[in-house]
Amino acid sequence: MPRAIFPAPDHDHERCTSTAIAHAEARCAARAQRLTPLRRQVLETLLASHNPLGAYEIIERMADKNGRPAPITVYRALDFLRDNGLVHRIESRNAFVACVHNHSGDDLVVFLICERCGAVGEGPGGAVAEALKASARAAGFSPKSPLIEIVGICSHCRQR
Amino acid sequence: MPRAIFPAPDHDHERCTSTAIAHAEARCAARAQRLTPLRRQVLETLLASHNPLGAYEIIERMADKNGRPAPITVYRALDFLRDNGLVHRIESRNAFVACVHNHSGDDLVVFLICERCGAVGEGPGGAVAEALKASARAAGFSPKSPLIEIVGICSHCRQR
DNA sequence: CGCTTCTTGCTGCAGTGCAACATGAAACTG
DNA sequence: CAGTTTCATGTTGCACTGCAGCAAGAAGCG
Repeated sequence: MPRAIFPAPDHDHERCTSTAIAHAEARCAARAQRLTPLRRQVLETLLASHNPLGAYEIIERMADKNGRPAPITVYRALDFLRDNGLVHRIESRNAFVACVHNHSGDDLVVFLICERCGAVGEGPGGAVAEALKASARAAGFSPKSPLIEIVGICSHCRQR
Repeated sequence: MPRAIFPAPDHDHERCTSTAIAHAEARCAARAQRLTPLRRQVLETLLASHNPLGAYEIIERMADKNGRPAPITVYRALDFLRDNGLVHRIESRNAFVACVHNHSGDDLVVFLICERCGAVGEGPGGAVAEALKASARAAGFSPKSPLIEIVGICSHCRQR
């Protein structure tokens, strides 16, 4: 069965997190990039939420007895994670979310943002991508990375 | 001939501006909304640029001997203009651009953003919109307003 | 070991966006 | 037309976002 776009509220989060971390390790290793403790911690924070978090929200959640990381530190980690396709930025919210798919670099991703619970699902955009790129080229435009965000109500919230 | 998606650098800007203002007046009148001098001034500032402007950039350009408007003032005018479909917000840039089309409320608009000159073209998204909404619904998601921004190189920049 | 490169920490700042409250202007109403 | 309501603008203040520029440490390499 395909992965549900919106994880059920009662899904096995333990497992879903460790899978994502393992994938991150693998990808970094493959690219000779270093998934340092700090970067891993940022990623784990995002994974623990499944919802997009603002940078300062991440800082908040990372705070512990050793104090809290400086904003720039978190932004740098986020840059790294984004460069390696492990984290997405939700532009319309100035927030970040851990990527739970395995898309390579420039794949088109459609974000479905639930305005009720704030959850973000990543839908595949294959078909749409082609239509989009075609119509962009028709306008004499050479497209690079399309960005699609859709606000609405997710299936779980709808059921209530 | 259909309106070019990217206005040519040498287009009749005088005329294109006055058309847009006239349209704004008509729309506000039709909706019993007030296009006050301040709101009109913000709209004119955006029209004068044809490129997206940040809020503080707008303030800068509106500054005159009477001083400059406070940020909140401009944001409120922008909210008004957006509510009435006269201005769009480019999420990926935290910037605003005057709308040069006549779409009604919830139409899907595709923004083509030139990374070289910063110009933003509004392409129609009809076909894409349907595909998008269909695939969102397939995920059990009830979509509202899709947002699409594509970065690339516009036709005028490409020719150089 | 010494060099280079990458990562992290620190200070500081510019831009973004709005809440809360006060004032002023316009429209409505009896 | 005075009184009320509604909307627009002004003012203060603040929280969040994002990064530049420099300094110090850690990791990899010949």
